[in-house]
Amino acid sequence: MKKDTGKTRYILLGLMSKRPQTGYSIKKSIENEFRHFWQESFGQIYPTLKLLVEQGLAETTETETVQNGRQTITYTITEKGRAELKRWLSEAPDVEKLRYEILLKVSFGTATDLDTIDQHLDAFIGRNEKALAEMEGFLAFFNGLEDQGCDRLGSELTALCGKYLYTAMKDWAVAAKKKILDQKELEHETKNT
Amino acid sequence: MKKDTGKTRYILLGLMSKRPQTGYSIKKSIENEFRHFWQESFGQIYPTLKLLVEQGLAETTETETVQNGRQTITYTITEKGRAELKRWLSEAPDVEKLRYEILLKVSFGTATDLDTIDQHLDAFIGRNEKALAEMEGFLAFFNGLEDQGCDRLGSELTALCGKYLYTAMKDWAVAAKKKILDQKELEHETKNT
DNA sequence: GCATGCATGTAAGAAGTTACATGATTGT
DNA sequence: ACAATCATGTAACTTCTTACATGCATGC
Repeated sequence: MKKDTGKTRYILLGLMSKRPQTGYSIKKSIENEFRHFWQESFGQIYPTLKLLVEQGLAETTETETVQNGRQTITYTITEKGRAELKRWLSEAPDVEKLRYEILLKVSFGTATDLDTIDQHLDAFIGRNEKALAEMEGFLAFFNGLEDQGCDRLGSELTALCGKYLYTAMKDWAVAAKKKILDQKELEHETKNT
Repeated sequence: MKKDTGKTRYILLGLMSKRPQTGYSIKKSIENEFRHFWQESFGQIYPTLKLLVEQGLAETTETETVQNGRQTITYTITEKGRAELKRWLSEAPDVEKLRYEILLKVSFGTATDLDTIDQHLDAFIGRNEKALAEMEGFLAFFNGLEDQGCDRLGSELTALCGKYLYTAMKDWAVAAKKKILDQKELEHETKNT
């Protein structure tokens, strides 16, 4: 890492803006809340935290406590860090670059391997149903909360996005399977006439 | 590029399986058909084509014609290449790793910058509507075709996926805007009482 | 005794983007 | 004249993942 024009810094700043964090707690937060829409590895997190301190966007809390056998380093966002976070928030987000490998397989496989594609679609439906159930779990949890705080809203909207997305992907795969079945029947007819 | 365990090779093989290609035509094909779900740069394409030849998965057609001022190099898939493509097709596709920057902004901005987030959502709706219109254009085009060939099916399913996806994202953003409006009213009430 | 979770970190390498260089042709 | 399209390619760089090293505590 050298110039760091990437986005890692902003998810770190964003999480730190809610409460002071350790590298480890940041990783866990991302896995819990953002897993479906964002991911970062330790190999990105720890060096970026150091960078943020160098740039005065975060500080290490002086009390580096030893909790369970291992030291923990707690990072706190600075005012400069909050300003940088706010600046980034006001910028238009990048257009997301999607990479759906299954669509490549569908595109290249429908001419030759209809059965294989059909199986991939089944697995895809399963995956998306599972993710959807998870999102609905989150939403039910948020609806159960009485607290109407702002912090709830962000997490709720994220889960809602997942609900819409995974529903759509599941529905697409079901529709795709139907089209593939039609195609198979067509091929069968052509053979028999 | 050294070990090449990535996916670039497969989209190249897939496109070559339909017809011989030049690096340039591959780039254009990806931009035309897969832009929304896959992307490759020249910096990936040209070195990977060389690699495919080295590995015997593709061949350069002997007739390297000079067409318009510049030489063109046409690559043709070999039998070994087709076998490798088929092997990859039968493997389960990777789980897609999405990165929706807008969701980070929503998550970190709902506590402090509701208006900004609302504007980002408007832009997001616009983008998704545009993409949706494009997908519907493709679908209308495919429906207009009388030819029921297999090759059509792949492209049609890709466009259909786009239709489902972009509809969902647009609908989510509309729903999100509503929730944000509720939140604003709530904050307003709290102030006035 | 062994796996898992907590916790930090680095090094190597893979994967991907961007900018540049070259240069003819065609359209505005 | 200038931009765009066709066409190939490389180098520098960024970004990201994976594997590894360390080591205590806890539960099975």
